[in-house]
Amino acid sequence: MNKSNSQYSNIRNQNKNEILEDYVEAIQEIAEIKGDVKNSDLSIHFGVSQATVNKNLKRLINFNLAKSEPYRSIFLTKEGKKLAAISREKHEIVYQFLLKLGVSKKVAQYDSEGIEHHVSEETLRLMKKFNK
Amino acid sequence: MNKSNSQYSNIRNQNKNEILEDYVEAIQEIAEIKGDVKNSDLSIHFGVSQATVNKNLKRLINFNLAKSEPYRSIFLTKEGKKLAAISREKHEIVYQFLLKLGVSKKVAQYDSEGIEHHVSEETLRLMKKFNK
DNA sequence: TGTCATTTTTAGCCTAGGCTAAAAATTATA
DNA sequence: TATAATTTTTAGCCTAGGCTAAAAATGACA
Ligand SMILES: [Mn+2]
Ligand SMILES: [Mn+2]
Ligand SMILES: [Mn+2]
Ligand SMILES: [Mn+2]
Repeated sequence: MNKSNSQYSNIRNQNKNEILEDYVEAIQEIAEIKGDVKNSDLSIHFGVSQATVNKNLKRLINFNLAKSEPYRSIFLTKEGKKLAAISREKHEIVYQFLLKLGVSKKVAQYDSEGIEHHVSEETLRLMKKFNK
Repeated sequence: MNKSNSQYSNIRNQNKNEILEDYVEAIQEIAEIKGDVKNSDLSIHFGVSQATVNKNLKRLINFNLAKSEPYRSIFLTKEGKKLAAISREKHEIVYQFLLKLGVSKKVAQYDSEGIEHHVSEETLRLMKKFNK
């Protein structure tokens, strides 16, 4: 995949994983709340067109994170569920950390949505520790 | 739609600003160290091809952040210098914050490179306070 | 000064993530 | 059960950020 040893290339790569993580997290959440997940749910959730959701979904399916028969509901694969759990956990740790730091709920929600994709295991562990 | 109020669209937008911030920061740094800045310096710095640097530079010029006559050195505009200063300051606060948290130097360097683009003013202020 | 090496630019290709408009399929309802 | 409304998919477009290969300009130096 990424053969460059520059840290910058890795950051740009994180930006590509970002959308995958956000999607599996959203699919899991919506599945829990509404039972099933449709294209239109994701379109509303992310504030993008249904055509865009459809295209991104194809990427998720390609990465074996989700599956969906044409015109039917969307499901996570085992792999997708695993990534969803990891992403949610990570998101939650960062969110709680920001609150602990003193950041307002609204801003913590906003910032954690971006920061979550850029914290390494080491940083995450220290945030978790700080939260206790 | 296009003027979506979804936080996700804003995060994707932050990813687009990211490259602008990293470029002006790098141009400023290299200018201070070596006196002038060439395409090849940035190519090495970011680990991308010179063609890619050239293209990104066009975007910077378009945004009135940098200027450069063909085949000559690269300079920041007043606006570019301003963004460079802000970016560097932000980067430094996040970096020092991670160190203070207990993150190793290497990982702090790496994580701050990504996180810097996703911290709001409020969070930044609290990190700064934590650093003291 | 003329030639060669290096650097920069251009051209053309790719993937990802957006959009709109229209076609196709599904779902609701008269 | 037809028909209408809704949803999903497809097609085609755009920008951004990558790449390689080749052309053009600059710089070194014999
Ligand atoms: Mn998340
Ligand atoms: Mn996110
Ligand atoms: Mn930076
Ligand atoms: Mn950065």
